[in-house]
Formats: sequence, structure tokens, C-alpha cells
Amino acid sequence: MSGFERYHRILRCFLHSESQWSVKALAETLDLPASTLYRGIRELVQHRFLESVGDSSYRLGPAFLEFERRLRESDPFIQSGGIFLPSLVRQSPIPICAALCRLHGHEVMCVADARTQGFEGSTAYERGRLMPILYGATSKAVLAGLPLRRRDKIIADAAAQTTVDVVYLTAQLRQLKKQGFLITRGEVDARLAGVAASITLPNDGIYASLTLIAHQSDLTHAIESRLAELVMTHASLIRQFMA
Amino acid sequence: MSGFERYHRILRCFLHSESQWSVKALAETLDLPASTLYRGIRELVQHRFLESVGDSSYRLGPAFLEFERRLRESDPFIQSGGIFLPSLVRQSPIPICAALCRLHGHEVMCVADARTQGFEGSTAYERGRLMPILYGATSKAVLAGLPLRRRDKIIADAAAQTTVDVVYLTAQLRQLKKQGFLITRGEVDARLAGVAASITLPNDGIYASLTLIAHQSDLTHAIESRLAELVMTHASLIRQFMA
DNA sequence: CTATTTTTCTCACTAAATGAGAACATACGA
DNA sequence: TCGTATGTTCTCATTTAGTGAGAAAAATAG
Repeated sequence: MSGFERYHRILRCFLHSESQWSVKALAETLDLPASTLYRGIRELVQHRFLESVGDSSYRLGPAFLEFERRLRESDPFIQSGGIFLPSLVRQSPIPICAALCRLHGHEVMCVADARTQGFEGSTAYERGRLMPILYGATSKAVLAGLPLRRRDKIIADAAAQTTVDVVYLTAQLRQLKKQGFLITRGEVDARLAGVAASITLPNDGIYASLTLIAHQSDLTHAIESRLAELVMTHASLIRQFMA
Repeated sequence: MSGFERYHRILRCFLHSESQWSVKALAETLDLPASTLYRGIRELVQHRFLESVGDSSYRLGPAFLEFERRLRESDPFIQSGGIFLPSLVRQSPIPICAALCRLHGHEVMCVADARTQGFEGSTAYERGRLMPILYGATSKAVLAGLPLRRRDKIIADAAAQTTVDVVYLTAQLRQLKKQGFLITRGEVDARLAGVAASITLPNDGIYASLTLIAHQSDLTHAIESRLAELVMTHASLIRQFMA
């Protein structure tokens, strides 16, 4: 084990499954001796990436709040979420959640979100959440905005791991570019539908999308049109804000 | 240089002053050769703690969003902020900001916040923000809930670095314990005032406070009383929720 | 296509991480 | 109060990794 990976292996444990770990449990999971682990954990605690929770176990520490805040306040794209999403969801005729998602490497992550008071949805579209790369309007709108070479590489890599109808996907992307938005139903959460538009800013290296998520049961043709209109106008506002 | 500090030195640069750094600037600031830095940065980029921004500079990466989200969803104390703060600010007669802050080591950090639409305040009371330990209602309410020994140690350590009237501070803490809340005016931001109550959960090792921040110009005696009432009832609600 | 900048690589050298076990610290119950 | 169990740090011989100057390669600009 070497370099940052040494620390990241420990931190990763806290992302998945349990949010609190005893040293003993970590030692079994990572197959490392306690003495080595205690050293790594102590360093992470000193730098606030972990914190001790009393009953001889550990959890993620306040450093993540501090760094995340810095990211939030310094990243203009995340800021645009804070500026435009609240007023966007207020204009919706039905309860919705709005999510701004961005490509990082080969993964799409939600970087800002807002929801109407009535929208008691899942936390699937919440800042910090990773999206499935080939499913849902969100990721498809990101893919649609990508340079062809990069898009194909991502699709090929991802398709190797899951079973996806690439022909259908390509058709959806074509449709998205043509009409400016895409509606998908039940692809991520069976009860929900997404209406998404691309936000591509090649100069900043940002490939992203804006998605409105609503309960399928709330949707009518008229409402779908309204949401499509909202998502396109606001995607445009965000593009202008970033330029 | 050794261990995690090697990486933390790099990351710290992004917290203060600039949010984007070129390798050249980092090399000068940290007094390290470029080859060493490139290695460290590459590791941090691979693990998404940094990301490249095209014009040969770097910024904080999406890993912080991911870890912060995990913290937010798994920490019951932060959750209690999400549950109680929105309804709390809605009950205020004037525009306010509500902040839930917690002691981590020798520092007080805001871990959750909410504000009324009309409150166009600073971001001084925002999740992830560190508070001055000896100024303001927020930190004083945290100190007031601390076991005496720990309180005295923190005050002594912090007072050595700034000039503080410890006698006055002690009097304020006494008053806070007696009446259940404390009002300070202009201690953190000259235009603002804070009304705070302690939230102490020794079983969880949580020493914290709830603060309402308002513009001093909006305050009357009647409103102060109302805010004091709100802050005490909600601090109590959060205590119960955590138990 | 060339010049310049950014990034990675190489390698001799230095320094740090590892892990087993002992030692220390702490909490708990008798 | 005293053991006892558990959690945490320490020690040290050994293995492994980090360092930095400069060369080389890649990417970018002119």
C-alpha cells in the first residue's frame, strides 16, 4: 500500500455500508494489523478527516464540511445552482426536485439541488450523489453534450459492465439534441420521471445537465410541456451566467 | 514531510486565499520541487480530492461533495438541523438565520444552517464555517455547556492568542446557564446580533449550540424575547430528538 | 512546424511505513 | 480498591516508498 491510497482505503469504508467503524472491524475489512490502522486513523483524526465518537469507533470528520463549503463558495457552477434552482422549483405547477449534475471523469455527480416543499422524494438527486452513467434523463443530457469521442468512450466503458441498449440510447441522445430536452420515466426510480437539458461549457471543461424530477403520477401532457420549457430556459440562464 | 501531512499541506492551500492553484504557485508557496508536487497532485486528482481545471491549474475536487453528503446523511446531529431549522426560521417575526454549531477539538464549526427569505446576511453562519472560539453568542453557548476543565483549557489556550476579557466572558457564561440563553450584539459582525442556547449531549460527546442571527436594527425588546423563547424551545427539541 | 509550457519519468539516495509484540491507558465490574 | 478486558500507543528491525534534479515526453501556443 502506498501514498494517498493508504488513507483513501480507510476513508472509503465510511462512504459505503457503515458510517461508523471500530478499529477491529476496519482491520478485518482491510486486512491490516491494528497498529498500522491506528497510525493512519490518528493522522486522519488529527487533520479532522475522521473523528472519534467515544465508544471506540470513528466516523467522518468536520474537515469535509469545511472543504465542501469552500468548494461551494468558490465554484461558479455550483453557485449557479444556488442562484437559479430555488426560483426554478417555485415556478413549477407540481412538486418537483431540480438537480444540477456534472461529469467528473467517467461519473456524473449531482452538485446542487433544490426541491419544492411538497416534494417528498428520495435523496437520489441530492448534492454529492453519483448518478448511474447510462440511465436517467440527467446522465443522458450530460452525454448528449459531450464531444463524440469522449461520449463513445464513456458509453463503451460503461456498457461493458451493464446490459444496455446502445442503439436506443443513441436514438435518445439524438432526440435530445434535436428538441433540446429529454423525458425519461422510471429509469432511476420507478415512480419518478426526469426532464433534462444539457449544459455544456467546453471552455471551462464543464459537461453538465439540469434535471427536473417529478412523480410520474403528477404528470400530464401540459405539465410535461411546462417542465420542458422551464428546464430549457433555466439551462440557458445558467449557461449565460457562466459566460 | 511525511504521512497525511504531505497531502494536507497541498489541500490546505485551496482552503485559504486562492481556490485555484497552478503547480508553479504551489511550488513557491510550499517550497517544494515541481516533480514532487506533481506526484502528490496526481494522486489527489486520481482520488477526486483535486481536479484539473484546464488552464494548467487545480481546484478542490468532487470527493468533498461525496464525503460531505455521507456525513450529512449519517450524522444525526446534522440531520436534526435539517429537520428543525427550516420550521424554526419560519416562526420568526423578523428575518433571521439559524445556525447549529458544534465543538470539534478546540474549534466551533457550524454544521447546519437555515435562513428566512428576507435575510440577506453574510455567510458567516453557514455549514462548514469555523467560528471564533471566544466571540459571539454561538461559541459562548457551546462553552457554557462544557465540563469546567475542558472549558477552562480552551479559554486559556485561546486567550493566549487574542486579547479577551476573561472575567466578562465568565460572567456571560454564568448568565447564560442561569437564564438559558445569551444575546450578544456586534461581536462577530458589527451589524448583527445573536441569540444562542446550549445543546449539550455528553453521552454522544456533542457540545453544541443553536443560534439565531438577526440584524440589530430589527430588534426590539419584544422580538428579543420571542427569539429567546424560540431558541430555547428548539434547542430543547433537538436535545430530545438526539436522545 | 517550432518554441514554450506542462507533466511524467528515471534513478541514485534518503526517509518513512510496516507489523509483531510489549507497554501503556482507560473503563468497568467485583 | 483491585484486577481484567479492551482500546491505544510505542519500539525496533525490516521492508518499502518518497525525494528531487534533470531528462524526456506530451500538450499547448505562436
